[in-house]
Amino acid sequence: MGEEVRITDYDVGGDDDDRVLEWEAGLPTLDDLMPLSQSLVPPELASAFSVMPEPRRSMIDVNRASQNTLTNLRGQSMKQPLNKFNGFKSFGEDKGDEMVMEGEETADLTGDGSDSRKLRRVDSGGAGAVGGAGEEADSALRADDSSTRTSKRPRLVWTPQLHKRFVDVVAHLGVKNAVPKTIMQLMNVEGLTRENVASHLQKYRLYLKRMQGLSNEGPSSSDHLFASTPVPQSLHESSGGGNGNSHTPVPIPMPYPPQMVHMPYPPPQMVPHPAGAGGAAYHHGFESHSHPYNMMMQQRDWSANKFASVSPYQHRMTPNDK
DNA sequence: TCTTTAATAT
DNA sequence: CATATTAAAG
Repeated sequence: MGEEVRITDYDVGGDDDDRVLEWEAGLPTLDDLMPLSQSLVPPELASAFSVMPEPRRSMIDVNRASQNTLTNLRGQSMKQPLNKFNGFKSFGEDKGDEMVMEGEETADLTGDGSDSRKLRRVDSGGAGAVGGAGEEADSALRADDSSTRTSKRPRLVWTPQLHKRFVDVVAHLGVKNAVPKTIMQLMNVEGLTRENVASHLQKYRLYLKRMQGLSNEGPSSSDHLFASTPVPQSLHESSGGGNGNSHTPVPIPMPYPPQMVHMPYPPPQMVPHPAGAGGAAYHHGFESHSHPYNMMMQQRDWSANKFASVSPYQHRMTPNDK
């Protein structure tokens, strides 16, 4: 940890990319970002897991990756759906994806394949009909292969990143308007269902209640995820607006006015951690080597995101959105 | 085997 | 949509 990398020298959003500008509004400042050249896995930790630390990433690599990112970004931004938020579901395919994480985690170190980004979520209908760009047939996710249809989704894992997003949305919505459906929509995480959110919301509310009761006193011991989350003081009135809306129960704050309040949740994807990629992170089923270091890896926000390697499932169009 | 956490049922 | 219950993961 030492050197810093400036990636600001690219004239992003120079002219046409409105979305890029919107993203920036929601993105952390440069100071919050971990330098891309910095290794994600500390050597000590790596050795503890008997994994070889990441090869080496020079500034050149980082810069090149950044260029690629921007290039892909521009390439993608040809179409502008009405809904800017959902529009990002089409991030499935990048051509020359050669992002920061060059093929290295593919290296199966311990042989058991504990990590590496084979995380992914199964889709009830998309039986391997995805991008097709060399995807391994990963069928271990289904508890029961009975049928492609009527398959239950794998258990969702609420990674810190996911939870962060959840909390942010809830906070910005205000506890009043924070209902599962709205939350799900605003989070805009591919593959996340309303039930997922509802269940988590329930737990979250329980947590809040507990915290209220015992205003001081640290969190129990299981609230690791919830702890240290900037929960709204208690209630945030409908942030919908500052506009003249004096009531707005909660119908549909999603007319997505020209400009969002202050949280244009940009890209629907999580961090490069082996627990969540693209959309929601599901338990892989086997070898649950879930790293207890999830928390450590937790970068602030989705800052360390790459714009690539989103879930290949772009063909997810249901009236419910999702 | 017990606890935590997400899924499902009411 | 909220809560209670059941099931799974850790």
